[in-house]
Amino acid sequence: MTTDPADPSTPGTVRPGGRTARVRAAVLRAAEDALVEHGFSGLDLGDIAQRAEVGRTTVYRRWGSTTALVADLLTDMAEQSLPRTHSGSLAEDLRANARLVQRTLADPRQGALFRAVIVAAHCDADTAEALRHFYRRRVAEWAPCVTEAVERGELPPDTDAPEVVRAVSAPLYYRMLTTAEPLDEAAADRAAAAAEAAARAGAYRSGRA
Amino acid sequence: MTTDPADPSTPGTVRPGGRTARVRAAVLRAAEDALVEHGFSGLDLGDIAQRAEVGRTTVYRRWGSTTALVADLLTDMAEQSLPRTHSGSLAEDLRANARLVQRTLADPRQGALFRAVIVAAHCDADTAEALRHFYRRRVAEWAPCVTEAVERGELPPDTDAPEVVRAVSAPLYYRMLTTAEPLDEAAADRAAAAAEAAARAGAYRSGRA
DNA sequence: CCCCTAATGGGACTCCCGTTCCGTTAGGAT
DNA sequence: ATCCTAACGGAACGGGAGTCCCATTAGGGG
Repeated sequence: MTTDPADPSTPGTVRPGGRTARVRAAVLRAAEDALVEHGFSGLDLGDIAQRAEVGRTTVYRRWGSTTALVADLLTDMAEQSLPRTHSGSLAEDLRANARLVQRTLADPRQGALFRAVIVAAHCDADTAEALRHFYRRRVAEWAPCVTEAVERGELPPDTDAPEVVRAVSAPLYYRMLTTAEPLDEAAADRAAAAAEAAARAGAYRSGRA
Repeated sequence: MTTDPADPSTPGTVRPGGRTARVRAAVLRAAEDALVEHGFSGLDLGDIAQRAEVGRTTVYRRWGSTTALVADLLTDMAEQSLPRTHSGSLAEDLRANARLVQRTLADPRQGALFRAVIVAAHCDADTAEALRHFYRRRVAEWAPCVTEAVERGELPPDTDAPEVVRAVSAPLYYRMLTTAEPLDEAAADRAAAAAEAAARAGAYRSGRA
């Protein structure tokens, strides 16, 4: 126990400089590629080190486990936020959101990445929290289109905006899990329409029950 | 315990007699316990063999991989079907379904088992198909309460009954994945109410789009 | 009741993941 | 420009998961 490499208790001695940042970026990109190709269960830290042209020891020391690496990747992904649409119509905005989710999940690369990340989140508590943080960001980005609809009088005043946004994604994720049918635009449009109809009927009023 | 003497689900059972069936039942029960305790990623076939009081070699030979074992477990689970309610009211039936799903996912044992099984399905194509078969069974059990509502004139004639049933479960599974909030009865009731409202509005008409 | 063989079980072997040790490199502060 | 040390990288080590071999057990047909 001579030198503790990853000790957070010594704040002044952190060195987040050029090389460290470069290594992190290379490893995260390599991890993304590996997740897409082999899924989370087939993740091999040695393979990732080779792809990133970095020593195996470095990967094991800095992240320690596959779940911790994915958690870090999720933190990185959460910071890249996509701007939402502003069509001025609730139906249009929800449909745009649904199609964005559908296109993401149906895309070979993005879809595989999300499935792998979901698996990782199911395997570790910290990774699960990182995934929840990612979704909080995404939901917060789209929630305003619901609150604006409330202000226009299209929806009940006490509508739970984040819940409506989640209601758009939910059937798409569930469909991916339970059926082999492809996630097409029709499915996306139906998800958006169902969420809108339920919201108009007051199913998402935050008065709870 | 179900000692099925003529079980077609086990591959290569030329001799499906007493011992073989006994071993299968013991291993599946042990696998269930192990999945609940350690999750899919922590699954160890050697540990399962010990729990089942069976040789390691037997488990490796008959199932070969953790995903194949989970697929067999899912086949077994699909055969135990729970009867649905018959309240005569669409709202009541959907709410009963939502609460059944909610109670299952919120239960420490059942919930952990489902999460583990979902992970396994994400890791292997055959296991995914076994999981889809399981959900087809569950959905088919509850779909009649929607078709009966259609016949009573409560819903549009071309309503896609299985889609309505899936719409009840979807938000509960999505909530489990993306938030840390507990799955309570309020969430179940809201899921049922939203699905019903969307169905009444014609969002699940099979006319497609 | 007896025999044949499918199925099981123990133990040794192999391979690879993760760890540890220690020398080398490169930030960044002075 | 120089030094200090955090961070990196190669190499050897240990342990455990999965495989192989062969002796043993027990269905179930005759």
